[in-house]
Amino acid sequence: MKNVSDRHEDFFDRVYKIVEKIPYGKVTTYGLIAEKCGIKSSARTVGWALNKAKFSNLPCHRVVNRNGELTGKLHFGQPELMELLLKSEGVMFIDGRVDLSKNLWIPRKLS
DNA sequence: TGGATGACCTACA
DNA sequence: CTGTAGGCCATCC
Repeated sequence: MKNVSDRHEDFFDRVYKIVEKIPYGKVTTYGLIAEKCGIKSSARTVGWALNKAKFSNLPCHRVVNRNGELTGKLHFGQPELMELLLKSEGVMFIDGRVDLSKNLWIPRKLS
């Protein structure tokens, strides 16, 4: 069996691998990532992983909640940064939220 | 070991 | 729309 540290690396690694693959100009959701990680019942933990990864080079600004709201913007240092980055990538906003119907990217399941 | 925390989700009033 | 409530799971202390 795996050690706790191994499990933690493994879990974070899954989230990283998915977030890392989010294409330019697209966004995905915590729940979707969680689902592809096999922990669909806990999208929260995905946010936790991103919290640890916010100092990494991951495009965590492309991860929004199920409603298309930028719930994690407060963790970017500057609240407006997240929306700015997305807009600069061509992501369309509707009433302060991401237009998921046009910009949603569904990650592929990890093998 | 167990409670508290969290960048969530769903359901309901 | 807002607020409340429950659940889910990894991590922290």
